[in-house]
Amino acid sequence: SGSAVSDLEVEMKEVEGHLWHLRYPLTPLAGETAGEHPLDHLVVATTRPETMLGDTAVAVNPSDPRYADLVGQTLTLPLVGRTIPIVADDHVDADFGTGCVKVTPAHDPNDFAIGQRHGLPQITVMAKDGTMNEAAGRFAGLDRFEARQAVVAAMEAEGLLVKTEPHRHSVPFSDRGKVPVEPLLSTQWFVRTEPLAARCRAALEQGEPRFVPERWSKVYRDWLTDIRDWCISRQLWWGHRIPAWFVVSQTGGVITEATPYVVARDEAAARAEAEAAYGAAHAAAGQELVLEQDPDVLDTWFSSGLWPFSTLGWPGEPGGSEPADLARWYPTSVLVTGFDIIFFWVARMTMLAGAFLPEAGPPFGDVYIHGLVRDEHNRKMSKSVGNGIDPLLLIERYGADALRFALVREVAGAGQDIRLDYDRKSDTSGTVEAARNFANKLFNATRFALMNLGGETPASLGAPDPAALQLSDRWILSRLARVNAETAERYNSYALGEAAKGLYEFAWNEVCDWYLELIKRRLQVAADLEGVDREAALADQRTARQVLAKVLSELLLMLHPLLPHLSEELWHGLTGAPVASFLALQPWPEVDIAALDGSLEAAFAELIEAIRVVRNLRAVAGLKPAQPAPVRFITGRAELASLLQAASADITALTRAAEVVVWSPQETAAGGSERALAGVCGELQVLLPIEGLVDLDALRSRLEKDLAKAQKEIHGLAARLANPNFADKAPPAVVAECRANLAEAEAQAQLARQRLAELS
RNA sequence: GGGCGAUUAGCUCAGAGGUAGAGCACUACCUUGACACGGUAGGAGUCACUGGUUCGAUUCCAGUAUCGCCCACCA
Repeated sequence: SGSAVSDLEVEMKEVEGHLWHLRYPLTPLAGETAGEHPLDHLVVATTRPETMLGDTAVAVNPSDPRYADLVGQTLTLPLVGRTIPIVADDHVDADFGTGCVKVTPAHDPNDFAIGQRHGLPQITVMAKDGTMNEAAGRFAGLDRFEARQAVVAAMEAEGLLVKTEPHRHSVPFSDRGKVPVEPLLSTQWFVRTEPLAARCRAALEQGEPRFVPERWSKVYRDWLTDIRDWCISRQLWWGHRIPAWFVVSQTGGVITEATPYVVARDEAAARAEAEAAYGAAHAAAGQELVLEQDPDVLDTWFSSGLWPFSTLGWPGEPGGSEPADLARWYPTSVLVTGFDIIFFWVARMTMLAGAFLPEAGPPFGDVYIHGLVRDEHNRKMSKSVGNGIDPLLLIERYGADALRFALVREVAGAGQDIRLDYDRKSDTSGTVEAARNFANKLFNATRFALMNLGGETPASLGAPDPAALQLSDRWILSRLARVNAETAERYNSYALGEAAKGLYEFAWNEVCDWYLELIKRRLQVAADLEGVDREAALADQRTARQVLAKVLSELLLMLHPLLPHLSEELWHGLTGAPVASFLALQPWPEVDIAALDGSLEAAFAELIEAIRVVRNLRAVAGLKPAQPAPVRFITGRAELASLLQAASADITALTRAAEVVVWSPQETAAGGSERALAGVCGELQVLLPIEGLVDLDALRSRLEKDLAKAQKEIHGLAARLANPNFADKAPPAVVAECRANLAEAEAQAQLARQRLAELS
């Protein structure tokens, strides 16, 4: 690549390489001849033999007794002939290999550090294009990997190759170039990071920014701790050019290490600054002052790290006040991003923002870290691997809202990654398809409303009269208020998946499955009704319309962040709002606290359960769906009885009941025995007296299932209650609930046994 | 070498200290005036393993195993 790269852009890969053991002869001491000393050489091991051409020392551990007397002596570097010292350095592990390490300060970070400690020269033997340079002597011009083979061959020819071992080790690869990178000395621009990082760490101590999920703050903090200086220059031709101008006329027209420079906003300012500093000297020498801008560009993450200012304006513009957007919007409330760029982007933004606006705190209050979409092999999707999904294919098949909803719905688990069930062969996804089906469901529910609102809108219908509300109205309004409160809380806490699931279930399982079904008969006012009956029916129709309009319009509002296009469209249809007004700009609907009614919701759940039992009995008995059958409920609980009584019209509509009768156990006994389908649900018995049409075996197995379930429950609850510790230590409410459940299960078991006995 | 996730139905995944949930797939029935991209009913799980805390653990804690990710200068 010919450019500097960041450590973050380097990927360590395990590769099968070799460890070459090379012999470096000791330089004979004065008065000795070669071979006279008992130890006339050292053996070093290396994975990159070509770098030996740049060796300037061999290091041993200072406490290694084998080499203690050799420290300070010298070796003759084979192939090159250079005399290099033997130095003692703690970095060397005496137990690895021979305990001797060749030191190449110009081509290895560790060796660089050793070189610094021992004042070793740095000999660069490789060029930026990966070939060996003139310092490599007879190997100059060879590619680095050719040079590796050539050096090994030359050492072997000289009898200095001791052995070659296979060796698995980590090699740094360039993310961009996909080839091993070479550590190389070069002059670059750096940002001193510690003062910036220290400010960020201090802010984090104060909880700024707040990471969601919280665990990512540790990743952020760790990276900002013991941070290295940041190399920000790149030798690429794209990017922001570094605003530094060299006064090349000071150094013979070329840029050297000694060339002075000025840093400024633009060339004119740079020239003014350079004139002030060097103009007089140039004039005295009769020279023209020549500037040359540094050809390097900034690291892309440096540029990206300036995002808050790129978007909102720059603080401290000369002669200007602070930009209006910056004053209004900085810091922003939330940054939404993936964990893979916490270092690259998030930390860079907080560091740079701290440099330019130290008083204002981090550039965003919250950092919401979402999961990544992974492919079917659990790999992160990336451009370079080429395992991404083209969202347009899924959008074309299922719609943009469906894709969005599916992804949001899957991110419930606190930033957990998403493995999308995407089938590459057919470009299909069950998850996205389910979201599409949901969108379709909403579309059809709204269509149903439009067909039944009589041309009115939520606004023209107004709020329903509380006194006119029916049971199902009060139920759905209570549910609406509760779902509203829950959803608001979920959005606020970034529990987006939970919000999506909650709305999905409310819309489908409650609004569509129950409420819409329950009001169908109320929305249709029979044509033959007259007088007060007609008046009452029309009033009730209006109530149903009012509730339906309110529920649906608020549902669309709550769903809007998740299904923006569809909800906007349906809302316009439902409300008749002009094209220029947007659902997106509507305030969040107020929670109707007065509508909340927990006991009503619980009672309604019992009603739903009763209806399910009836439907189940009908299915078990093999009744045709259209065939009416009488329904008898038997319960000793007065409130349940009155609920069922009050809802008998609803039950009739939803179960194809020929008639609905609610009896107490006494009334039942008085009525004598009747052949019937029977089911039990808690303390409720459900009878379908339809002699002759009964599949007795199916009914029996259904009752046996009920009995088994009740018995299992009795077993568990009784065992728990039998434990004396439970009664003593568990909260009284839990114990009471347990007793109640046991009583109910026993009642259920009893009823089931009784019915089974009657069957035989 | 450190750190972090995950392990729940055939598949993809939620969940919560008090008797296990969704979507898809599966079974049966149903073209009912919103919706077959649908409805009704149903089948399906030793919640990875081992200990601990607790009256009670699938849920909390510790360890183990497997999978995955991040960080780290051992030639």
